[in-house]
Amino acid sequence: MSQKATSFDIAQLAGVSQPTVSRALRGSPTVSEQTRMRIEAIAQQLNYTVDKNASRLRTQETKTLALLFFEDPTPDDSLINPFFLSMLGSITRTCASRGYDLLISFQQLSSNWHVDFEDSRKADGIILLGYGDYELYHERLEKLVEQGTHFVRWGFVQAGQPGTTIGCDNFRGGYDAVQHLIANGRRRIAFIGDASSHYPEFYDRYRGACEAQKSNGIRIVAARQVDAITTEQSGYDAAVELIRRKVKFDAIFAASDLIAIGAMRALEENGLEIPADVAIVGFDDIPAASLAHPPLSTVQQDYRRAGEVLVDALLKQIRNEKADTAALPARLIVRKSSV
Amino acid sequence: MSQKATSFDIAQLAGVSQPTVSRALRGSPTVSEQTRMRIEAIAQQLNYTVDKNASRLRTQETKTLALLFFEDPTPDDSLINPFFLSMLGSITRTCASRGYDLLISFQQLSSNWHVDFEDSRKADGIILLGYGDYELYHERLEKLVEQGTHFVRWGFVQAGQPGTTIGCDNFRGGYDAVQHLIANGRRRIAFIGDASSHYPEFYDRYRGACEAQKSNGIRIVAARQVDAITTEQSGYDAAVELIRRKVKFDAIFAASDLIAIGAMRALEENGLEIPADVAIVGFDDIPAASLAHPPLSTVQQDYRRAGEVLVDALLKQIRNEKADTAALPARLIVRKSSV
DNA sequence: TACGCTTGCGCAGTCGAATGCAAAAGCACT
DNA sequence: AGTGCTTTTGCATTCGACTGCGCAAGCGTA
Repeated sequence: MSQKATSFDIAQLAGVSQPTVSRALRGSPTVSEQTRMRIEAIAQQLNYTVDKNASRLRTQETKTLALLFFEDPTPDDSLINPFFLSMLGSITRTCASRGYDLLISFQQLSSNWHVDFEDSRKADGIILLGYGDYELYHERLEKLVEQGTHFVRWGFVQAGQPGTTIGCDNFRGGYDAVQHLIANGRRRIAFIGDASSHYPEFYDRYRGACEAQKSNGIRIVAARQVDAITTEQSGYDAAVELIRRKVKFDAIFAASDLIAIGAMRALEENGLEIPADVAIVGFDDIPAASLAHPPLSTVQQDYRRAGEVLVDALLKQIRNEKADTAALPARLIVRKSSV
Repeated sequence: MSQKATSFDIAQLAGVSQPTVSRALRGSPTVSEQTRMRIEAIAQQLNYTVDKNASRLRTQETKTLALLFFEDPTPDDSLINPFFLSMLGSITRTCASRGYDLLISFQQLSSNWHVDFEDSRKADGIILLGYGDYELYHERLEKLVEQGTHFVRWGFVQAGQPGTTIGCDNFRGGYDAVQHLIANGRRRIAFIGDASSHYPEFYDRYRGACEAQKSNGIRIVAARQVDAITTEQSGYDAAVELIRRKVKFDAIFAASDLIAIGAMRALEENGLEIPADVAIVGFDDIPAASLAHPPLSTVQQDYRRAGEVLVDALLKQIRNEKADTAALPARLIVRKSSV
């Protein structure tokens, strides 16, 4: 094929005008069945495909969404949170089934992504994914809203956020996890994960955990909470710290599975048995959770549903309908690490 | 902002013509420094960004690559091979650093992806990723070559392939893994993973494994090889089968980490200790490998480098330079499961 | 035969940026 | 003042598909 076929070529061969070709191929009812068939046959024979750039220029629609990952602490590519990778799969599939293409990009919080996609008409809307210091880009979100950019965000759900946010019910997840530990006889429950509002998702999980304890008449002991970011190493370090403090604990609720897995390693190295000495529950249900030793109980975020909801909320916005912020339910998965 | 600014708006404000604006913003030397500065200031003030679709239509260049995943056995989105997810990260980053956007898409082998991206000018080239039944799409690859589509493939490397393929040195990886087992005193080495040519990568690993045994004077016992596809369950099943056969073995070389992890679970359930009774080595070095219990020795594929090489090879093709098929070295990572 | 109505199609112009070519402006030198 | 050269700018056109509007042909009805 020396040269890509255009609608003009087809028009000429079919003995009609170029606009008729365009209409025929997009199924306009103003073209007779007969002509359409003729045109379609020729198009197929020439291996014709619509030039998307011309089409997009004219229609001002790209039928493409952009997915932006924000990475928090390290620029090391080994550390993409597995949970987000799972979401990626779901988002990709949903896009495909809705007839949209997906552009993906990893962003540093510093770069000016807010300009780069919808403004330049590479995409009709943007999906923002990533844990991270919310404050840092709060301002950017407001700018996006102001500019009328279509976007949805995965993250913690709270009233008064700019734009549409989809998240999971972190509070309830934390509550359920700890309730489960209590139901299994644990009373001294440690929490590993940032309890400040720096990581709002973690904070909600922590609040849920506290609430469960309170409603069971258990007093919260500050020393049983250790900060950690969502890496295995950080979880390990935090558990070591917990042990060093010599505060008694018979269970750990970790703010993420990666943290939990790191903590398990620390426990083991210190001769503590799971779940006999210490029960442990994580959060996310990443693939490695069920492979851990013992298999890790966790709170499952339904990434499959999440991807669908995100994409559909964004498409709603693009159609200029109102898309609501929503929290998806989280589900406790009990495995051997906690019973 | 009610309406997106165009180069005409800027031209008017700057008192120049539209083409001058276009030239100025792309740094053409034919525009005087003075005018350029004036234009740039106005552009910035209007939040102007180039309309990519117009630009692409005119230049016939998209500055975008498409990444197509092929999924082999199941359409279940939980089963994206973690190794490919790692590669995804690397590819994304490399694209970004080369100034290209990345479109991603999951494909069924049946769909007519060979038309959908470069032909419709959504992308300048295509990256194909995925294990899978090679025969099924061999024909398609030839068609791509014939049509002059720019593409690179990740997979097994062999002379006479259509197009450019980047892969890892599976044979050498298999060889090294088994050599390591032998060096640690193992003589009865089982292989789990397809040993037919259905999965060419696995087959190469198997051939490497056999070669290592032969060169140490160890006879290959057919009963010590069990087929498996690359899922944890399949690895589990295969190990159960191996045990059922009552053939003696003191080591397992698994064709992938997922298989290895499944096998470890089976060994454990049957009271076999790792590595005391059975040493085990996997392939890929997925994140879960180091989290396994005990940590899994494996052959690491350098996904980071792989992503770069893939992208750069593709860009070479796009520049109409010749891009060579290449095999990247694999590296043995020794952890506790084998020593 | 004349009128109106529907159906099918073409004309001409549009989307926004990029580019070959020519013209204008600036300068130097005779 | 006239010639030749370089630098800077504008004109006209192009990329390929989409669309508002109008025209012509076909049909039925009076």
